[in-house]
Amino acid sequence: MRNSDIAQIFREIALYLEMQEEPFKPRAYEKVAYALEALEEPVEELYKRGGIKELRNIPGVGQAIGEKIEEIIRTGKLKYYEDLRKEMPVDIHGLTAIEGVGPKSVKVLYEQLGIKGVDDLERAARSGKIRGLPHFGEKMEQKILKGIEFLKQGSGRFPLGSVLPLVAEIEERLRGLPEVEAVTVAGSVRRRKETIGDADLLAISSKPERVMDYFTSMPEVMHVHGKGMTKTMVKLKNRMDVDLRVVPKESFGAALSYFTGSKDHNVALRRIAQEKGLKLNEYGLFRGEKRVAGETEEEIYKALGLSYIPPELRENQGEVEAARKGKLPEFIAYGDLRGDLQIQTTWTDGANSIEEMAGEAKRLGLEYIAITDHTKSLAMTGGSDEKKLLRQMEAIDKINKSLKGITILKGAEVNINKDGTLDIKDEVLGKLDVVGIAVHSHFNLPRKEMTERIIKAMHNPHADILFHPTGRVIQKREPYDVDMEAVIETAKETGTVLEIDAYPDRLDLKDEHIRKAVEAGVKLVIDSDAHSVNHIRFLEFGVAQARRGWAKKSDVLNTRPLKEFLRCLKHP
DNA sequence: GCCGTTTTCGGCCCGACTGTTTTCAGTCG
Repeated sequence: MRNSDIAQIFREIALYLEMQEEPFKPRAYEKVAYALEALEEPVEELYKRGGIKELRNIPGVGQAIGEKIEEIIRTGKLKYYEDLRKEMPVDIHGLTAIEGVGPKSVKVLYEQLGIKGVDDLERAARSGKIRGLPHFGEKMEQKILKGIEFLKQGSGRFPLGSVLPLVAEIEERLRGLPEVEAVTVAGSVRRRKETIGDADLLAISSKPERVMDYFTSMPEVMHVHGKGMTKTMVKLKNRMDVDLRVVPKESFGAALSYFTGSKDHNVALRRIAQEKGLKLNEYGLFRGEKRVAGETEEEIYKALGLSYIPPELRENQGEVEAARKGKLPEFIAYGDLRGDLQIQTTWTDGANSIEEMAGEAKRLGLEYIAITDHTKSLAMTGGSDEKKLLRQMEAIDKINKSLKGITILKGAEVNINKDGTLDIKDEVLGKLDVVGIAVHSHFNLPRKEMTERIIKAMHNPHADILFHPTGRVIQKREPYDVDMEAVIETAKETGTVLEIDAYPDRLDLKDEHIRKAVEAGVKLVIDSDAHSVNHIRFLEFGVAQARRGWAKKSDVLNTRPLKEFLRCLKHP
């Protein structure tokens, strides 16, 4: 059983317990579900290694839940869960996924109407049976039908890259209103999470009703979930929910902190406030009735005895403890990059020429780029063989002579064959400035074989950078099954650089792998993987990802001047 | 059900909005 399956069981238990009005257990189960999903290693392996004792190292797992995990691993079932289900055989996960429907509603719906699943509910709502129930009315009935409809259209999460431009545009328009004194984006967009559930905007205004009126009447808005003086929630035509809050100026920092989250980070901050006899909410940090901080985030962190924590880190992954000890390092900053080491051109599947890509990179302030077109076994892109690569090298030499202000490096995105060899001969690889290697085929090899394949390729003395190391495409393709701990170890051992591919669909390495690589002392680069001139600006998503992975400027090689960068590669 | 730099027992984050109500429960973030 996979970690996510076990997590799902605990999540449903939490819902059942909430239904029974158990006060604290639901959160305990939810917390464990979340922890299991975040776990890199199969929980089954942990258990095999050290039994319940090992399981208890997972945050939130104590004796009782440890035993439940054991039972699931050993028998594939959990009696406690089955009993809950017997008592109330409903699709609690599906039903509570409908907006406005929570565990308490599920209970009433089941007991009064025998509703077990979403289909039952839809039928009952359509035939007007819901409105007679206690605490339900006609509006609730409509809301449920609407919620089911939204669910069927499958809104879900959105890649950051597809959300950020739209949110920035709305932010800009709000800023242009005369009634708006200040506006900023908060939430997971501000934290630069790789996918976004909904967007949060924050504004200061003395005429909130005017601002809210404008917000709900924007052309992108398809539905208004709720509208008040301080909080308004809408759904856009692209199905994304956007919330706007209007807050008083003296509370802006507190509100920004609160609505930036993450939820877990906020909980950790409030605990610290509590310890100090303070209360933290979205209006400020209070001692009794007296506000001791609130206008800026900086003063709140300071009053809590913490150094400032950048939004990208606020996931309660140790940043609060580090800030308390003053041990947060200086992270890589937006604008620190001087080069881009993965760029495709019209020589293979890119849309623009070498000159055009170089021109755009220069305009964006880069000092060097590597041209890394695909190689021959990726036939559909017209990948280069040795001969074509040599021709391209000559072409680049020529362009470099005529081009001022930026240097073009000769590179390639070399395929890793199924057996871990590369599809370009070593003698030609030796002539390139930068060799990127990547998996583009046989994605479904067993873990052991895939890991050995990649490790073997990394041992090639010409292989400088491992491109998009896990191969995932967000919401489209799972990462291939590879032991990243072993890859990171091999990177350290062989001096192979790991890439953070900044293309918004990839963001590969992901944050937790970046953090592990940094801790292991492995060097990184951030590349756009640009296939057209418009893609080079994706580098900023890579920097965001690097910050989320706690990377410092010194960990990322393409923050360095060209000569120094080249010296850090395997074959300088 | 978990957890411990005041604690192995007694805490566990806090507030807005809606709908259905006459003072609040449920849901959400």
